[in-house]
Amino acid sequence: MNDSLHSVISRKSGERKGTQDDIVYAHIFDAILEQRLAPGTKLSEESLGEIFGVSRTIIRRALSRLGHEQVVVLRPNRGAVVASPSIEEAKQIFLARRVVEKAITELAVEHSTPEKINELVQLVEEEQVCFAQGDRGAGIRLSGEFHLRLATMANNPPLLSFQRSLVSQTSLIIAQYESGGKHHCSYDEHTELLRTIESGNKKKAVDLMMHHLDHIEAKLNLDGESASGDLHAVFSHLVGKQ
Amino acid sequence: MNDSLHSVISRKSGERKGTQDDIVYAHIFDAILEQRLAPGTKLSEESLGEIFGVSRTIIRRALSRLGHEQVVVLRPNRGAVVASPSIEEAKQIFLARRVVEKAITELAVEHSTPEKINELVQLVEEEQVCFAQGDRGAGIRLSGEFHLRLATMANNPPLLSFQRSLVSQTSLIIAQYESGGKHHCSYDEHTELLRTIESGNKKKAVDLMMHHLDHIEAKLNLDGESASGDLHAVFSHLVGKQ
DNA sequence: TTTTTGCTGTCTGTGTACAATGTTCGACAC
DNA sequence: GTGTCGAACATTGTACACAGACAGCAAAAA
Repeated sequence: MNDSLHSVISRKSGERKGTQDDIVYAHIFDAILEQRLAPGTKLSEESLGEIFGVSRTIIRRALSRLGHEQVVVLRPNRGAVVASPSIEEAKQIFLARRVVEKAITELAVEHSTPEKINELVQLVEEEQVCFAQGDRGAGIRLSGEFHLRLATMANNPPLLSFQRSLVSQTSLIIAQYESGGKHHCSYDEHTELLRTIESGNKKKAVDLMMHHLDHIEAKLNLDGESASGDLHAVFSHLVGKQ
Repeated sequence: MNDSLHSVISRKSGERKGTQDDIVYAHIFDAILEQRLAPGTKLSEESLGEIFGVSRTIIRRALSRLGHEQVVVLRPNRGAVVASPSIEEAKQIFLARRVVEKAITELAVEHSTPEKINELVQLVEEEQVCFAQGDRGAGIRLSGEFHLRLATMANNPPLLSFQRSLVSQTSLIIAQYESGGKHHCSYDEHTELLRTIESGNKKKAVDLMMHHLDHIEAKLNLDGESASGDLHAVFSHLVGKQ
């Protein structure tokens, strides 16, 4: 259906793309996912225009797209900032993801082919390499990419498009709330999930996916028990940097 | 979260709204849902600008939003047209809706309060009045509104936002493929669903919702057996009117 | 008659100027 | 020292102008 959307997230942004606003969109998107842009950061149209060498018109369109995916928040007359989901919102996003991932997993089992599985296996290997090399940002992006490719395999464009928005927001949440230094999305679980999908065991695949999401969520500090923390951490979601 | 989005669809568009592009967006949106704009209709920026008395900038933003919700298709350098989902896409949309509506129904049961139920009962009554008076367009819109308000009751903004897109597209599909002269979304089923949600019987509520969707889909001609129909109907998804 | 090529008109893509709105900071009163 | 008001500044909202792309038509050649 919407062809441009498919490729935007799939590969590292720097490369050539269709139109200018695609490039800008992809760059900002990646920057957010790789946590080079912290939640709350102000995204001024003029600054971005200078950085990318384009007019505000292009920036505006890119921000509009990001806004629709809830990755940035557009405040009328007050500009755009990188979204910083609250704990409540984070939980709702995880709930929505469980709903969607369950359906996607079942559909993926139905539409699974050896070629598609192979592509995904390679993707997981790339992810593993990134984490091994300490490139956490790229790892997080590829990890999200894995879930998107699964959605592609499910062969349902509406669900894919929703999943794209959810994955972006999840990355944002991880950036904001991840506690331990561990990687957030274990590739071992990705591999095991692929094997199960390949075997055609729908129920087990769904179970694995649900546990996978449990593990991701478990690594986050979503309990709101930050009362004893330092002020800086407590109010990090309020302060707009840059 | 995004407050403006909530109210955009909720009430008849003609009234005052926040910003200008909200007004334009709502007008076009309603026109599509009420089938005053047929699938395939070209939406020229300049024409719309004259009609609404605003510049192309505003129109462009409205079309961009509609495009993101897949209600109109934006073709680079070739303008926007009202989307005309294929049979395949229609089935995928219904599949996605089953997934989402199931979750929404369960959450709605959990968060149900007498006040909210009452609001919805009134909405169904309005819907009934519209169909009784022969205002099919408004009826379809209110019927979609019912499902959106249910999503609101579910208290999960991400799911709500996705549901909004799905409901819009469903309306488009109904406009394109509905066969019989019967109203497409029986308010009786809406009422029964509300009663069951009120009673707290989650499983039965989900069953009702699934059957409700079955009934809607059953009224459509999604079998691809339109060979005997007239040419106009067969090729309606190809021809760009106006 | 059919196909191809070039022209022309219409529409969208982009940049920029101006208007409107929000924010910040200083002065002044309490 | 604190709070409030106001003006200058900065940023976004909107309109418009120009440039570029596509589509349709016409004319010429096969």
